[in-house]
Amino acid sequence: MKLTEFELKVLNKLKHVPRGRVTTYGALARSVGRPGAARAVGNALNKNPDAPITPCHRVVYSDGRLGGYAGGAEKKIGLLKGEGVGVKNGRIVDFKKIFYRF
DNA sequence: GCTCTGACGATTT
DNA sequence: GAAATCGCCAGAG
Repeated sequence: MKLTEFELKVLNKLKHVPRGRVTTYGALARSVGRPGAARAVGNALNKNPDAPITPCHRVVYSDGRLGGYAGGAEKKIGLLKGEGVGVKNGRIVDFKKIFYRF
């Protein structure tokens, strides 16, 4: 699995996100030094070489909406709820409170 | 090197 | 508050 430096940095940063917390694509993009590259970040997560290791399910929209997931939206919701993250109508409950800032 | 695509984001109506 | 629009960056062909 060959990944670019950008993708590797994104995945690595994502691993630093603690359990029960969520982050956004934009914040993740900033953490790797590419503000505004939220889309590219999403593309990188989509490859998701190590699904269980990399908590890609903890990445959501800046609005607090879930966004997407390679394994399916339902799967993402289940994982989040399993960590204590409330999900209501495809939206994160208390998103601002559990938002992880790098 | 150009063009298209996509798990986004902020602005506007 | 919801929906539509435009702009954004990194890969793949």
